[in-house]
Amino acid sequence: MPDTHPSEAFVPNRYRDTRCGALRPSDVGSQVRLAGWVSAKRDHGGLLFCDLRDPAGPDSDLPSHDGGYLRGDHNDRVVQLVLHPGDGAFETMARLRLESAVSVTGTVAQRPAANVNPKLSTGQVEVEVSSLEVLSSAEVLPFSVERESEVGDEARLTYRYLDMRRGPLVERLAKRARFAQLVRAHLSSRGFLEIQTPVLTVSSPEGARDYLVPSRLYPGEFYALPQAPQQFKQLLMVGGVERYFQIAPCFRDEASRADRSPGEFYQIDMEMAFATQEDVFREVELLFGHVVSALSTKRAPSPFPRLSYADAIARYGTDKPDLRFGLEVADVTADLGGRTELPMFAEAPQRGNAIRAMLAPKGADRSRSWFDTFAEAARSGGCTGSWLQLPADGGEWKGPLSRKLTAEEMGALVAATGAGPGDAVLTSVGPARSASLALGQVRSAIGRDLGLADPDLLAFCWIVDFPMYERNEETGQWDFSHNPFSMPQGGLEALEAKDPGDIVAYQYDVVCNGIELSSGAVRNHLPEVMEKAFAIAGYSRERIERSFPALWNAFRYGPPPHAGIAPGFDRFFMVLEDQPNIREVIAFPLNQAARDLLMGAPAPVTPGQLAELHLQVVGPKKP
RNA sequence: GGACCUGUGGUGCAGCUUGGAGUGCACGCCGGCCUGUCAAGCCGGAGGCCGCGGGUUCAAAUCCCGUCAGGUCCGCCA
Repeated sequence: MPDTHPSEAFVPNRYRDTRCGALRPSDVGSQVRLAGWVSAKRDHGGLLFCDLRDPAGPDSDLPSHDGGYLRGDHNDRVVQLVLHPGDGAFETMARLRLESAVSVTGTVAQRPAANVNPKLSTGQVEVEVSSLEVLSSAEVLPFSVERESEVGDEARLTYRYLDMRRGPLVERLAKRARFAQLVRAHLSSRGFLEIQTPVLTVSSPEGARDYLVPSRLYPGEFYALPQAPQQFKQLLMVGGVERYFQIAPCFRDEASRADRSPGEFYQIDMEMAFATQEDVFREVELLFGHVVSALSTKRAPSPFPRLSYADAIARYGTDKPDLRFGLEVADVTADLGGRTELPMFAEAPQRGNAIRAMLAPKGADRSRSWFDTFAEAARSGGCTGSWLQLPADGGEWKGPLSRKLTAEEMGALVAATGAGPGDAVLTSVGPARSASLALGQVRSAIGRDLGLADPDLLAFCWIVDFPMYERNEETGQWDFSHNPFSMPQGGLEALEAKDPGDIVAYQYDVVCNGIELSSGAVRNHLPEVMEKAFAIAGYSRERIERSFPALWNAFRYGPPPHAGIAPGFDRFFMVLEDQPNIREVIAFPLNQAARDLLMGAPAPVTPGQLAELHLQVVGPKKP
């Protein structure tokens, strides 16, 4: 923890001897030199007001925690300058464009009571300017920095520095800096060693597409940027590091989403030796609890509830349920299967199908097209969707099911879902997993539509017992469903005895408010178990050795059992800040097509550069 | 790899459904007036390849096809 408040680090220089936002009535009468941007001008002809704005910096009025707040709010950063005609300063300021950088000398004056501006921290005073120095003048801006008007993403990214001057973005970056400090301080205090791992490494055969870096010294050979420091952290465990962490850059050449930055992102990468799943859970809950209590006013119930992957799918129709609201998928296979005339339900058991049902609150008045959309989504998952509407006035039940089911059967549906007048019941029939997934999609949509989620809640949960393998639909082979280095539950015996589809791994996710924050596992540190695990996925021993030589070799020399996790740093912060898009928490993000609109990356290079790297471009665009 | 939404003076939008003169709003910009504003105000003005290309039509910002750009989603992300 710092000994001084960051505001005390301010050192007067030729540009300024105090911050604009720091002026208070106690400064009245003193001569000050200020520097900043011309934030607004109000020219009355015979009198000119100017709001001078500081860069975002520490605020002496706010308490310092772990490195201090940054003052990002516009109203805390400006002071009003007063200029009178006759001196050169007035004429110069009158001509100067907004966002020019200036340094002024003047006297702090008390504002008349009627002219106090309560919105500004400095609103009780103003500065009578005696001299003005233009440090740099601004051209007409591509968009307004001052106003809080909406600006399109494209313009914001192209002029990211101007977007930052608007304030909120820098405020978030300041909070992100504090987030990083909290993580570092906390994990260090828990015995985790912060270690950097290489950024230039080797391509890994598993996972996402790699970013490659051609080697100049070795024609035809490439480095790869790490998708995650997965193997390095495991090697650290073998090397005798008891606990490791790193706010690690990760690079994946995959399509982006609103919550997924293209190209690069950061993970709080953690790993612990001689540790179990429980040890990881405890450390993560401590870390998250610490960070949330410091940075958020929201409640984060702890310990985090745990759901098996199978239960999450069955009850919420997703492996990343939003637990800020209830609304669960009910299994009514036993209630309706084989007991009704309706073939879809009647034949379900013998076809191996499940019947799932879910309440649609206030669904009685939903449009036909809303239900059709659900039915279509169910159909695309190989299921049949149908519904029952219960009018609010207690009138006759409607919807396709009302014409096919007996009163008793409909009663079973209503009882299982807890539907009442004004609600609807949705049903989905098909393979158990698909039937639940179809309802899971609607569950999210309903939650959004009706605002069911408690806005003051960070509903963390653990999803545990992920399946080790999943069947590849195209090849019929077994693929690793997650991390191939995860320890299968039951070890070698399970691998030998069980059907691969029934094997679960010590593999877990942290989910918060419907967003996957993190994935981790107890690692498979036993070569013989690894060999068998990979064999099921079609890997020979030679291929493991070739693909992961460092790990394979290291595990011959007494690797400790170890486990870890890697919470997404940007994504976690995005959820903390309630931001709808991950770009909002990144200083210089790529756009959704992985282009840097500010710097112009990616870009062609010269033929000379290509030649030096032994590369030839054969694609449609040649430099 | 696929689907959808958007593209209109510098910025943000309306106009498009039902084709009829670049028609409108807010901000910005330029000029003028103005001594207490704080998103200052008032008056005046400039600024448009309606993303681009093609088609339909007497006539296209508007309808159709293609393309480019931005965004959202599916696939993908061990």
